[in-house]
Amino acid sequence: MPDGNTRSYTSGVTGMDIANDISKSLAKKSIAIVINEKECDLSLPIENDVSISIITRDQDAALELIRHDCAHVLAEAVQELFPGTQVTIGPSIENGFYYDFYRETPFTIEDLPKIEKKMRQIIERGNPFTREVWDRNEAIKFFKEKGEAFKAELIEDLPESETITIYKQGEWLDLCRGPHMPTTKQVGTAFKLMKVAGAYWRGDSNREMLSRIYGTAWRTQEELDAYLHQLEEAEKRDHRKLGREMDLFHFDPKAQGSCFWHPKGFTIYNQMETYIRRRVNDAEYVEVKTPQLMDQKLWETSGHWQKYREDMFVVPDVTPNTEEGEPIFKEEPKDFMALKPMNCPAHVEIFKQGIKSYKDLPIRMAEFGCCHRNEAHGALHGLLRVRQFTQDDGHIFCREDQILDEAVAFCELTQKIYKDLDFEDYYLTLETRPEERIGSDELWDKAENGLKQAMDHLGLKYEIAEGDGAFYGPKLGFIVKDAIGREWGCATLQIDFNLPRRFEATYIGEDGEKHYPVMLHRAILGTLERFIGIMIEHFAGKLPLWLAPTQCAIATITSEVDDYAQNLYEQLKANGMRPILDTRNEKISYKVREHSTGKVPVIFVIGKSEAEENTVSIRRLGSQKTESMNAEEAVKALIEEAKPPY
RNA sequence: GCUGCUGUAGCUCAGUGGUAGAGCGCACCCUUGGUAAGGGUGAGGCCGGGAGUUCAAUUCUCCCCAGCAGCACCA
Repeated sequence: MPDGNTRSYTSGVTGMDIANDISKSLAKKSIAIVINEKECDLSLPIENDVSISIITRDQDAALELIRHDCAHVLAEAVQELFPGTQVTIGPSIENGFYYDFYRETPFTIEDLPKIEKKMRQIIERGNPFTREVWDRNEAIKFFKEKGEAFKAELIEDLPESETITIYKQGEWLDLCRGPHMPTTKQVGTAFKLMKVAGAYWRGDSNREMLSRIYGTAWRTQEELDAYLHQLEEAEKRDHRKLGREMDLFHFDPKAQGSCFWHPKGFTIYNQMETYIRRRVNDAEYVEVKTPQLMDQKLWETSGHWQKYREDMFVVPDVTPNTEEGEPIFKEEPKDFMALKPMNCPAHVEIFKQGIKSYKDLPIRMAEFGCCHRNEAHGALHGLLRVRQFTQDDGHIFCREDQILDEAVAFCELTQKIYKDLDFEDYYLTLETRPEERIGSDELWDKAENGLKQAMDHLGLKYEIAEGDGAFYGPKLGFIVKDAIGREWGCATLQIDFNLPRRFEATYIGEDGEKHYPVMLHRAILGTLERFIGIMIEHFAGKLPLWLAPTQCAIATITSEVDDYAQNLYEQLKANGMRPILDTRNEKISYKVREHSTGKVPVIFVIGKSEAEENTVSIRRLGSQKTESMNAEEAVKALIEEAKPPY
C-alpha cells in the first residue's frame, strides 16, 4: 500500500475487492489501480505480491482515464448514430481527448450536440468496461468482417508479442490497451465536444483524411467551466486580435503570410532589434548584411536546392517579356535565383573571403537576416508563421575544441535575454538527425554529442525529438507556448560540420594545414516576427514600458491647460520617449478609457490644479489608483523607468 | 498542401429570393467636462471573385480566392 503497510489477500483478488475491503466509500470513488507502477483495471486479478495504490476519481491521475473513457463513449455514440462510420484511434490529450473516424462525409459542428446527447445517454446507462484478451488473427478477422479496416490494420502492425486486448462497454467494443474505469458512469457529465477537424490516418499526409472530433473532459463541472473560461481569456490575448486592436500590424491577401508593420508595431520591432543588437555586440559578435537573392549555384552547393527547394521562392534569372498578350517568359527559363530561406550560405561566403587562421576563431557573425520561405498555405498563422521574416541570426565559425564553450555561451546569452524580456515559460528540445540529411553519420554523432554536452554542462533539462533536426545538423530548440497552448520554436542552436565542407571553407591550423571550421547556426529570438507575436500574447498587449509603442499619454481635462501639457510632452519627447498629447475635446473619462484599452502603460492626467501646482496626476495601466507627483520628478522618473534593460 | 467552417461598412456582428441594418470608430455641431464610453447630425457597402438556376441572387448551386480551426510541414 502507498502508506507502507502490507495487506494479504488470496491470489486472484482484484483492485475493487481490495478497495471494498478497505472501505465502502473508497470503493465507490475508485476508478483504477496502479500495480507495480503500472495503471490497471480495478477488475484485474492480482496473482502475486505487488505494490499497489488505488486511483480515485478525485485525483489528478483520474483525468487521463476520464478522457480516455470519454473518447470510447464518443466512438460508441458516433457508431450508434452514424452506422458505417469506421473507428480508428481516440487518445486522451492535454485538456481533453479526440477520436478519429473514417466516414464518407466528415462530421460538422452541427453534428456535435446530437453526438453529445447520445454520449450522455451512454454514460447514464453505466455499462461496465470489460477487458478481454483476443487471439491476434481472430481479432484481425473480426474487425475485417466488421468492415473496420483501420482497426484491422492497427492490429496487423502490432508486434507479434503484443497481447491483443479488447474493451467492451455493453455491446460496443474497441481494440484498446486500457486501462479503463469500472463503468461508463464514472466519465461523469463534465465534458463537452469542442470542434471537428481533419487529421491524416497515422499522421501521414499520403494516407486517408479522417474526421477528428475533439472534446474536453474534467472531473467536475467547476473544472470544465474554469477551462472554458480560460480558453475565452486566451482568445483575448491572441496577437492577431491585439495587433488589430492596438494598430500594430496587418496582413493582406496581396502579400499572404507577410506582415505590414504599422508605425506602432514597427516601434516594438525596432526596439527589439536595437536591444538584440546591443546584447549580441556585447557578446563579441560582428554584424553583417547579405544579399536577398542569390544564385541557384550557391543553393546547390549548400544543399538547399536538393533538400529545401519546395520551401523556397525561386525566381527565373531572365528578363520578363512586357508585350501584351505574350507569355511572361518567351522561353523556358534555364537559370534561377532564389530568395534566401536562410542566411548561412551567405555567411560562409563572407567567412571565405581572405585566409583565416586558427587564431581568428571563433568568428561570431550576426545578421538581422530577412528570409523568405514558401510555407504551405495552411501553415500560415499571424506573426507566428509567416513567409517573410527576419531572423536574429548568427553563425559561429569555430574549432572543434571550442564547440562546448560556444554552445554554453549561447545558452547563457539566451537565458539572459529571455530573462530581460520577462520570458520564463519555455522548454528545451534536442532534435536529432532527420532521414533527409547531408553529411556522414560520424559527423552527426559528433554534432549531437556536442549539443548534449553543452546542455548537460549547464544542467538544462531537455526533451529529445528524434529525427527532427535540420538537414545539415542537429538542433537545440527553445520552445514556447502561445496564448492558446500552441507551441512554437524560438531560439535555436544547430551544430553543423557539413556546410563548411560543401563550401570548401577552411582555416589554417596551428599545424599549418587547412582545416574545416565547425559552424554553429544560432538565433535567440528565432525571428523578430514570431517573438513579438508571442510577446504580445505573453503580456496580453501590456508591453513593458521600454517596448510599448506609446509610453505615456498626456491627457488634458480642459483646454486651459494645453500649454502646460504641451510642455510636458516636449520634455518627454526630448528625452527619447514616445509620449502622445491628447488635448481633444473629450471628457477625461473618455480619454482614460481609450488609452487604457489602447494599452498605454502610463497616463498623465492634467487639469487646472496640476497646472497651478506644477504636478501631474499619474494613472498606470491596470490600476484604478492615481498618484499625484511634482511634474519634473514625474518626468525624470518615467524617463528612468523607460530605459531598456541594457 | 489536405479536411471542415467562414467571408455583409474601418472594426465587431445582425439580416433577406425583390440590390441592406446595428453598435463602435470616423466627420461636423453643441458641450471645457476630474480618472474606463456626454449629446446631436452626417458620411460610409459591387453583401470576397466568377459562373449557373431564376422574371429577379447578397441570399440557392458549382468553381476559384482568402481567412479561421485542426492535420501535415516548420523559425
